[in-house]
Amino acid sequence: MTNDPSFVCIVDDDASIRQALAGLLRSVGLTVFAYPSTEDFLHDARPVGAGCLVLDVRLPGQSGLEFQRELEGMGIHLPVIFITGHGDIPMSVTAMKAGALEFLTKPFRDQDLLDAVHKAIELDRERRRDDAALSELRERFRSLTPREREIMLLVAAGQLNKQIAAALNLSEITIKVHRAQVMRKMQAKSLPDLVRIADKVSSLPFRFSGAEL
Amino acid sequence: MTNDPSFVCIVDDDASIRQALAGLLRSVGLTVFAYPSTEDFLHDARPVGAGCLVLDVRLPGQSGLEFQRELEGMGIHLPVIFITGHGDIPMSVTAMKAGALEFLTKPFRDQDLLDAVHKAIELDRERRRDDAALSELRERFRSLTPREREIMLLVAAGQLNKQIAAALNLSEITIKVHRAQVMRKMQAKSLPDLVRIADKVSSLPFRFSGAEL
DNA sequence: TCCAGGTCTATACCAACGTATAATCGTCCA
DNA sequence: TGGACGATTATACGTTGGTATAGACCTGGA
Repeated sequence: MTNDPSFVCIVDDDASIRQALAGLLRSVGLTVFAYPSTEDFLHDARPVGAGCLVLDVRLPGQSGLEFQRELEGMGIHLPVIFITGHGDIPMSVTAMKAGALEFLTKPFRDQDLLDAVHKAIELDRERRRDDAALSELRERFRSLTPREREIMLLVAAGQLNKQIAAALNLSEITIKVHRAQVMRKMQAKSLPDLVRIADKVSSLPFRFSGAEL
Repeated sequence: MTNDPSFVCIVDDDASIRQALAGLLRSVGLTVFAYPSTEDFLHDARPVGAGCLVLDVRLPGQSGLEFQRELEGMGIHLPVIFITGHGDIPMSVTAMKAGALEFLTKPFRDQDLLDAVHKAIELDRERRRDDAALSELRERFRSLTPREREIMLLVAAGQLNKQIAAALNLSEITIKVHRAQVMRKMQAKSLPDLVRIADKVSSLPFRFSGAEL
């Protein structure tokens, strides 16, 4: 079931902690990549599969909290688990609000980290699945011509062919032709199917895919 | 726009803190109810409108964290803002994971609490709006006969009338009659409309509404 | 026992949809 | 300039959906 590759990235400036964490995680069969800084993490090739990021809050230069926000801004949605030796409550609250999965204070029990890591990987796996499905749909939507996209959205909005024809000042048969092409290209097997696809591809992120191109 | 009533409930066993918080919140025009214990809060009549709960983490008897979970279990989804004088990081992380909106440590700036309260009330307002809309749809769905519900779901699944007829061992005209009744009762103006309604009313909570009755 | 409500069906007609075939027109590119 | 592609439209036919009208059957409650 879950035999696709998974990994854990560690970013901590303390080499002994990196080694300890990496050892612990490898001991349960996880693939681990450890970095002394966020730059090193970013410069490394992105690992394949589902994974998570174990991040020290306090890092030289950019803090772990800032880096968390930066990753989101870059569209990298890897689940983040914070660890810290000198944290405080506002820090943990900020991290959790920003979507961190866990915020552990040293010393923590090994099992707590392992639990968090496994949960994070499972979560990332699901997110990646959903992302892949959505990307596939967006790709199909992108393959539509502007006219086809326009008509698809009106169809999904519940407009009749004749209403669409009137709105766009076209004949009804033209709508039918485009509509058939939309069903084919989007691989929709029924109108309800198309409606659900339309609602997914035109959900807020990448709204421009409906307007541009 | 946002002129429907809103309120803040405070639960804190320290009377002086209750008074101070209530005074602060009332000074900005908010309606405040203050209670020394969770029991008092629960026994009070539920205020109308959108609101939030300002909760001390450390309470005699049941802790604020436990109470937060209890409220969720009771289906009361009031946004919770924790305040504490003696909190720690694991406590704040637990609270945030359980959906708390904010976790403030005393002493905090008045403005921080006010910001959190306003945000919480706005959030509750939206949630209540969504809940009300969904309840309305569920009410309509509940008004369907078992047969109508069954057919509605098959229609929304993309089945043709003739396919539904075959599956239920009925004639096609029977499906048409029920289907028309479904559109009328659900107040759906088009098939896409019905599809979206079906997806909402049969989303996981209250799944039984499709099977029972 | 009568009635209401739910269920099922039929006939008939019209509207809407889907598809096949084919043609025209314009743009952009090799 | 020839061709690919997008857009448009037409005719024609068949399928599917929507609605009106009307009747039959059953069950549970007044």
